Formats: sequence, structure tokens, C-alpha cells
Amino acid sequence: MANIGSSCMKVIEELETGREYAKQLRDMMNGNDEEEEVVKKVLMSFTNSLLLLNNNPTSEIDNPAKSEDSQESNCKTFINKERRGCYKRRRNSQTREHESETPIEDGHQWRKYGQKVILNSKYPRNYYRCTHKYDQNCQATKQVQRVEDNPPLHKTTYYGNHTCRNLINPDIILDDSNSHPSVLLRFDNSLPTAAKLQDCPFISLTKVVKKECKEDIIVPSSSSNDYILSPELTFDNSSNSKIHSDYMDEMSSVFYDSAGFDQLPLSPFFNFDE
DNA sequence: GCCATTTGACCACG
DNA sequence: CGTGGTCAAATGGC
Repeated sequence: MANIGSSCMKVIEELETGREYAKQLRDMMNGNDEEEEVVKKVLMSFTNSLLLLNNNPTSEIDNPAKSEDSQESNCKTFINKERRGCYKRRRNSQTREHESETPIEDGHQWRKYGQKVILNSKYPRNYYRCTHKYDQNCQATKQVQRVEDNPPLHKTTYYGNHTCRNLINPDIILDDSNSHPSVLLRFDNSLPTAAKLQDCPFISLTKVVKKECKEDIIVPSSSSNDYILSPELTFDNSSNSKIHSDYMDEMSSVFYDSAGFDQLPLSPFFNFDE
């Protein structure tokens, strides 16, 4: 686990950068009251976030019990090591389901993070997140559950869209012409599972992303249209500092909860009022 | 030692 | 309060 204190400092740095950008935008505004109002709100959100973080000194970070009551619930995961399972539960939008006799390979790398016995289900449900959750803030998750015995039938439910760019096999991850260009799923192919990638000709890609790419962050090309996070959000141009994943999780959850996906590439800002 | 998986704990939601 | 989704320490394979 990353050092919470230093991560916190990075978050603060990012927020300060965001606030500066918001100020610049405000200064560039000329006359449109509606736009100015939105920018003011954005500015206020950055300021409030900084205030909240600055009111939680590192001593409290190291001693979660002290600050428990003062934390917003969605900050607990970030601030508080000891309290697991605290998160913003996703909504049911942007799901896709697929059933097949074997668990399908969709060309992305997944990491299992949980397994749960489901009521009235014979088999446990397996939870996977994208391997690039932390290095590229890819929010895609999937759930795989065996639903039938004979013939074996596995139901895979996808949540969110991949924003990562490290495909195991780009040939099978093409496009979804009905929706956003970052939706990169197609179900009519199969590949070996991630665990069997030693045999896969695309193994070189998996080596690039070892350690879940904690070190090998790949900056998305600004000319490409198949990522949905604005680069302003993700990287500090001046310091070239790396993002902190937990903060980006929250940012992204705001995206997923409050915005339509077709708006995502356009807006580097969020509405924290929701 | 590194990394992915396992599994119990935790907490949001209905 | 029960269920399900996620976290993170423990564990095991390489």
C-alpha cells in the first residue's frame, strides 16, 4: 500500500493545480453569467476539498480513530487504513452482460479482488477489476458467476468502461459503434485466460504492465479519442507528478455517478454539489 | 521477494 | 438488518 501521507500531499497538489486552472478559466470568462456561475462552483469545490484535506493533519491519518467522525464517508477509504470496505457503491448504469459456456476472455487484463457467495445461487460470484485500475485509473470491473451446471454456463457482467490502453490483444477489442469511442468490448472472440498468457503472443504487453504499472505509467496520447479521462485531470504538466489512484477513484466515481458517458471526454471538471 | 489470489472484514444500500 | 460490493491482510506459487 502506498504511503498515505505522501499520497495525501499529492492529492493536495492536484487540487491546488485544479483550483489554479479554475481560476484561469474564471479570468477568461467574459460576460456569460451562467458559465461564470459554474466556474465559481468548481472553484469553490476545489477550495472546499483543500480545506477538508488540510483539516485532517497527518497525525489523524496515522490514527484513524481520532478523525473518524469528521470524515466524509467517501474520504474514509483514502484517509483511513483500518476501515475496509468503505466505498461509493456503483449504480447499475453502464452494465453489459454476456453468457457463455466458459468464462470469456475479452482482451483486457483483469485482477480478481473478491469472491462472494450469493443468496440462492449455487456458485459464488467472482469480482474482477481492471489490472490498470491504479496506473491508468481504469474503472472497469466485471463479475463472473457460474449460473448453470449442465451445460456449464457462466454469466459475465461488465461495469463501467475501460479507459486503459494496454490491451492484451487489440485485434479482438475493437469498437462499439453505438456508443462512446472508449467502449471497447466485443464478445464474439475468445482468448486464453490471463493466467495462461505465457502462451499468448501478446505477452510483451503484459510485461510492460507488471506490478500493475505502478512504475510504468503510460500517458495517453492527446490525439487519440479512445480514452475518456481528460489529461488535465490526470497529470500535472508542470511537475509531471503521477496521479494517486484512490483520489482518481473518487473522481471517476463522480463521473460514473453523475455524468453521461458521452460527456466524459469533454469535461475536466466535476460538480461536487451532486 | 514479487505478485496474484483468497478470504474475512467492513460498509452502503434497499 | 440482510445482502452484496469492495478492501486489504494473509497466503501460496513462481
